[in-house]
Amino acid sequence: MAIPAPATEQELLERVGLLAGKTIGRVAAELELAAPSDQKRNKGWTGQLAEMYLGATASTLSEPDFQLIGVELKTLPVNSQGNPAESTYVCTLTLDQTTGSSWESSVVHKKLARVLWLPIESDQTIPYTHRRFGTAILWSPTSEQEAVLKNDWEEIMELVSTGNLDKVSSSQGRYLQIRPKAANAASLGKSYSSEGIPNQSLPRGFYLRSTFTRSVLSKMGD
Amino acid sequence: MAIPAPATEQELLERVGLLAGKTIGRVAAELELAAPSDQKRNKGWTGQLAEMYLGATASTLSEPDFQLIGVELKTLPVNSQGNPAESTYVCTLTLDQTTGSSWESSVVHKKLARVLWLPIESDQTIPYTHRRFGTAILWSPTSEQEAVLKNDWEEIMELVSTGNLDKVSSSQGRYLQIRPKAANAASLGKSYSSEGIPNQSLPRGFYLRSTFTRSVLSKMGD
DNA sequence: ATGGATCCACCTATGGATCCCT
DNA sequence: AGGGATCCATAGGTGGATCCAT
Repeated sequence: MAIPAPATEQELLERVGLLAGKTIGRVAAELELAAPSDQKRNKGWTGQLAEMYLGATASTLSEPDFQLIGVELKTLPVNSQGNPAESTYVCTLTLDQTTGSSWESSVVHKKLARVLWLPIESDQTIPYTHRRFGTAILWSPTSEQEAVLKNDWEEIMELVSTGNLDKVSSSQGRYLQIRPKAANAASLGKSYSSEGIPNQSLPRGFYLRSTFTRSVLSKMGD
Repeated sequence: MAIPAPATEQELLERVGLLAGKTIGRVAAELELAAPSDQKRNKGWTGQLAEMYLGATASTLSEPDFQLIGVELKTLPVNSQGNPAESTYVCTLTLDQTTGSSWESSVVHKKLARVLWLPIESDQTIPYTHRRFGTAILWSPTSEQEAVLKNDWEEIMELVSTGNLDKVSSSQGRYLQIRPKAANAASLGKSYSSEGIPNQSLPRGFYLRSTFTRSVLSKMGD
């Protein structure tokens, strides 16, 4: 089951077109994989299934999923109205080496520069393996979107780089927010106090609000 | 099988005294563990068995095995003449944050400040589970030993901190040497070039030469 | 006997995200 | 429906050291 990495965006789009309308169970069968019956203990399974089907190469790296062509894959769970049901995880909030960083050099910027959004039904009334993939969208932020993302990122990182992690709220940011990203609320990762003293705190990640991803999807209807 | 951590050196010595003369198989049976038949695929098993028997608490940490009393446990494989058969691993050679470090603040210094040396037969003609523990020695370096260790450490770290890791030879050092510490020769860890550029190289560790540990053991006969 | 090469267990960090309470 | 909490798989690092060719 060695699916080659797509060499061009066109190849990727052709491949992802084969997913549209297929159920998770069907795709799993094509790859000779056993799908779990639900997501409670397998939250990342859909994303990894899609990665395999599309020939993603960087599953373990801090790099775009499709390294050759610089494209990041994001599955987007949508409700019965076709709207995003959840926020979208982007990457981990790094708490060391934050000084001197800029939006342009940030991981968030790199990951969001070119994204293949792949809708997947997530209505709880549909059994997991019966849920269908939708039509994917290859996207880059408009200049307006990028301006807001940059502003959100800078407001968050201003607090983080001065050691005021505790002051960063999940309510902050129009498109981008910070939320916990950990095994549980007791998890601890490396961080620094406002005095620069190393300490530990709950690991967090950058997430895109569902109101934002909704606007990305609906743009197709314009 | 929860063996309490020793609260004093005296408690530790009493407990380790119970090991003297016992075979690995016997000790494993006391702990209700199944001993492997050899060490080829279980190189660290003896050390971990001893840790469990003695109530060590820091198996996963960069700290002395017996945190309460600041004692490090080292099993010492000895040949049929009672002499150390192998060099002794001390700790990993850290390749970042090397500037500004001193012998006094080093991990090597801390780990060797107080060591419980536990001899174990390693003659290949004795089946693994039949090998016996010997009489342990609770040791601290003499001022002469510490002076040589410090000198060895400083010569090594002078090269490392200037990015000349490649110039560090295993032949260097009277008591302390640098040798590979990795899954295999292809392993890569973080390091820095002499210009301070991050790169990767084979992970290495500090080891005590067997000529040195031999002198530690024979001191008991003086 | 030396020094380059290697082996396992266990723990943690990261990438994939959704769960679920209020 | 927002945000705090959580879940799995897998890779990689660390601590325990010995193997083995020359």
